[in-house]
Amino acid sequence: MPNSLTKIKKDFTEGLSQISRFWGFPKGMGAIFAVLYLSPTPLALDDIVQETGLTKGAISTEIRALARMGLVHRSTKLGDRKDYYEAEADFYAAIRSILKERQNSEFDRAVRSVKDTLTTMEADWVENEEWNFVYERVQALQAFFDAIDSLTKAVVRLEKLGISNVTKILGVLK
Amino acid sequence: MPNSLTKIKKDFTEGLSQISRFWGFPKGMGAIFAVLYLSPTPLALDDIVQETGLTKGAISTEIRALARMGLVHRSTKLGDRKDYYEAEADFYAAIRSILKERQNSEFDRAVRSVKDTLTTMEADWVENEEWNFVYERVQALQAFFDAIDSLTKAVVRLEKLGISNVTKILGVLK
DNA sequence: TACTTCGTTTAGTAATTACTAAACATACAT
DNA sequence: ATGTATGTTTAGTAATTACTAAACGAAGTA
Repeated sequence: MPNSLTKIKKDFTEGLSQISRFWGFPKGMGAIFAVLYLSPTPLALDDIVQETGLTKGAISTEIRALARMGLVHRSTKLGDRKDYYEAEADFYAAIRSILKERQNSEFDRAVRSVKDTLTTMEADWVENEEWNFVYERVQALQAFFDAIDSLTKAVVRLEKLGISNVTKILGVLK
Repeated sequence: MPNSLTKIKKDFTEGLSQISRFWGFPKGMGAIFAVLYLSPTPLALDDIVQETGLTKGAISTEIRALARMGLVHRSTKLGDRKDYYEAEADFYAAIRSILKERQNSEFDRAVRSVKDTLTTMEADWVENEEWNFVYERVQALQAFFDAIDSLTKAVVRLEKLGISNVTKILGVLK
């Protein structure tokens, strides 16, 4: 007896849910994405309710987050008031999109606060051993963040971060 | 009046706490790391209790997680039963260490489940349009994960992932 | 041996986060 | 206008996670 498609979809969806949770997103988000990703046609909100067992409300808010990250796209059909959603199937595009999104996030705010610490210290400089030590450490962290930042910006700027670029990077690292 | 070091440390610690939370770790974890990172000398558990306001218990468990990730190192002094901790100051080393750790994690288990889906489908093959579609999509995701996996493995293998390597990568991406 | 000094574990609580159910808003159709 | 089919917001609940307090254990010391 062959495994039914529904079973396969369910397993896959569960897997993506766990991955989602692992990265700190709600597991429902992974599930929603999975359902869309495996659907040949765009789905309406109520279809997703059906497939995931979540409520409209939950899906409404979480799918907006997904859209903001560029992981799903919303579309409409003429003469049909429903919104339809489909998954972004190009994961490299998705990565770039997520990174772009992150640039205006809480994370960035926190990173900026490190920079602020630094300038504060420079303004009211005190010459002693501990001060120096702390300053150097904060500075090192700042430099690290800057490097990461350049990297993400470079990735975002690429029109196409595909497998070929990954291969290129692998070449450099070797 | 110059900003006191204690104030600066507190701000910095708060910043790292937020960053920690952003990445899905407890904020206490960021705080612990921050305190260690700004300390010129290794600190004992009770010192960290002092500086963070957390309890021994919390710190005990969270610092073990940090150690597992290679973000802090535990050491002892002869004739002193206390454990001392210090922060890993080389963030590139820390990244490699974290990636290494992740390879045996929940994440990997979930990723493997995608692979399993694939082999299940191959075993009980059904020839129809939807089946084909689903198979292709799952396969694409798998390929993506493989690429990511190669990348992280390459990074882990480097003895030294320093700023120079980051620069090299930036060059390739340009 | 009993007494200290440390780290760990555990059981319970506080805080946070994900989700539901239902009210609400909007826009179209009659 | 009134009704109907949609998506959104909101107020409350369930589930999860981070943490505390206190018991415990281990290992040294008197």
